[in-house]
Amino acid sequence: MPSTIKDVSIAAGVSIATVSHVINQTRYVTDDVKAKVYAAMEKLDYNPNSIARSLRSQQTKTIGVMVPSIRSLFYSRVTDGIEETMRENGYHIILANSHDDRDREMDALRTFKSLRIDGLMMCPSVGEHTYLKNMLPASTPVVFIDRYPLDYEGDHVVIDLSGSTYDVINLLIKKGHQKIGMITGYKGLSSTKARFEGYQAAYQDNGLPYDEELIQSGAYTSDAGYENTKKIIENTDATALFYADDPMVIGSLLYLHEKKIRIPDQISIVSCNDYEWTRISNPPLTIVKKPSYQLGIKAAELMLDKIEKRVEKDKIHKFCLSTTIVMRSSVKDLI
Amino acid sequence: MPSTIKDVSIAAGVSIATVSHVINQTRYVTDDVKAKVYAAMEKLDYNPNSIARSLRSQQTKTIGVMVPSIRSLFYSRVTDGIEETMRENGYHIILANSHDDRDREMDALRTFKSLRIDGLMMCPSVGEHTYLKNMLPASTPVVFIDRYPLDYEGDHVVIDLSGSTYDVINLLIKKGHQKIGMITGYKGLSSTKARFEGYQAAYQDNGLPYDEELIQSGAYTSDAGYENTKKIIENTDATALFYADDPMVIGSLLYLHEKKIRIPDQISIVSCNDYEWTRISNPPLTIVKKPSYQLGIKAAELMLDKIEKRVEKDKIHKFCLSTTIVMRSSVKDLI
DNA sequence: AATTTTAAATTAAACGTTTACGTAAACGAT
DNA sequence: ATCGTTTACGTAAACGTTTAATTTAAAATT
Repeated sequence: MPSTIKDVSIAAGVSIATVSHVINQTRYVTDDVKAKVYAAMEKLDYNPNSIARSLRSQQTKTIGVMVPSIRSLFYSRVTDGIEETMRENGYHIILANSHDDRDREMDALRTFKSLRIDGLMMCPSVGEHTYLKNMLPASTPVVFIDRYPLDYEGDHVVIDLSGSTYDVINLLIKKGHQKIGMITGYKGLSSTKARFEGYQAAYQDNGLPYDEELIQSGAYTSDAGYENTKKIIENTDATALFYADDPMVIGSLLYLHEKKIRIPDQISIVSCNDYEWTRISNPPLTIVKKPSYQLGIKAAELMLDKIEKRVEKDKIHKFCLSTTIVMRSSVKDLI
Repeated sequence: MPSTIKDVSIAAGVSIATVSHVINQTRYVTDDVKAKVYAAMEKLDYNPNSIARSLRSQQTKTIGVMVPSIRSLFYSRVTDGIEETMRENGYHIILANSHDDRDREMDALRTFKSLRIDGLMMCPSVGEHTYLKNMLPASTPVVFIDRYPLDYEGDHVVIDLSGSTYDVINLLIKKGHQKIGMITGYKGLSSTKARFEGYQAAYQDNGLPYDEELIQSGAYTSDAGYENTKKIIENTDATALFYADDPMVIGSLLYLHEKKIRIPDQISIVSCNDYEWTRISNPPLTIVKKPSYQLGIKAAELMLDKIEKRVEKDKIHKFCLSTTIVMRSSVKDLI
């Protein structure tokens, strides 16, 4: 059995309160008493019981982190950034995967509630999220990451997908592409919506019409990438493709390779994220680099600010991180 | 403020004990009392405080999971398997990254200890791990994942790296390769050791000598992959390369592309894991598929068995999951 | 010398559960 | 009628902390 604060107090010949104050530096204690306490702690290999501490102090130093899937390259980096920042600040994280499923999501939320998390960082799935209002105590800060609910105003830090999509589409148009396919994620997500907006704005600003069939939404899987590429290729005369996430690219490339469609000769490709493999794929991919790790850090910092009340309570805090385009050989200049 | 069991007991007009027993189904309660309790719980939106529960029951339903880095494709899948299995069984996981650094590792362990985790699942870094004996209560089960400490007998579930390396090297030898480079991870890891053994056994069984310089150890990064490939190419006349992990492959391919060394014409390549991108890389890679997700599940199951004492206490439980080779176009037949 | 102020440590009451123990009522058997 | 037994529930003591309220001792003031 691990030793308790009581054991330490007896060994040091002082009261429990004094030991607690020494540990937490929460009131003045003379140096020799301090020394005795430290010696006793050392001797007994004392390690504070954070469960008891949490029960009493009503804070758990725990942050609930919910992402669609931890095995995603993007979200694992976001999580890495969160974990790192939280750890440095004395918090730890409880991980849950929603798998973009509302039931799973609510399930995890119930667990989080039961665990009395000090803060929730979540990437919401499709659908209503007003239930969050009643789910957690009003005092529990919430930060949405990468996506935010469309029916619920809340603090969030996301990637500037509207802007980056605009930039990519605009770039492709300037290079002479007129029919640009986009394979994006689920409809009903803030991220997908932003991509639509960027896409449309770019077409509009260039005075070009676009075909509805050029945009395909669906799961973040290589299968969906394969199928959606097939649809676009079969139904349109797209000369370029832009993707929301990397599994889609992989499926898409599998289709294109299968059909012996040459990149970038017959079709140009732009992907998302800067995962290393895009440098050695066939061909190396032009990408828009999303600051995933930085998103995690920024969101964690916002969360810490909210917990420590360093931030206005009645304001909605929104952060939108910008991307950079990395040119490689998967895009052809048509002019 | 969330409502407590006391609120429920008052609302239902019964004692706290009865409410607790209803919740936990730990003793017979008449149906109408049960109904009153459920009604009160519903009305008050009662959600048990797991902190209080943990303090009293001395179990936290929490598993500490430590991996080198959650952003690794391999470990994120392992973690996914663990999370899934644990969640299904009412446990949740606390995540920590060791970054293959002993200080970070011990730091995380201290946090875990403080959190009174019910079990530890860790992938140990290089170096002594006897300190684990004193770190956690003797009753806390430990399962090592993917690697195990070389100085400490403990339950573990790992991948059969010795066997898979043997198979790959043997296969390459049968295809006429005599000088096979291997780029592996840190020396002093059980995994690296296993790979050495498999490599040597394959050479020995085929009656071939091998060059020390063919095997390069180092970090699991693309930089290390680049550098180690350079070393092997410059110092040996290797006709094939085998890698421990995918970041290394990427660095290696960058080097080979840079030097315009054609794959598989001039050099054959075999990588690890079945990450989707290996299907669309240039060229598509022959790989040995490691069951990462399954490793997570198996390890979690072992942990649950240990927690529930469904497993012999004084026996060391070792599981070694086997791999499969997926042939693609990065290997050339020299015969 | 008596009183007030200050400093340093102690006491004890929470925090929200679980659970060993206790009890009251109902029932059968003698 | 009395006495165990059983059934169904209640009481209260933990679990290991934090912290408000209090005490004690020493120092400063009158």
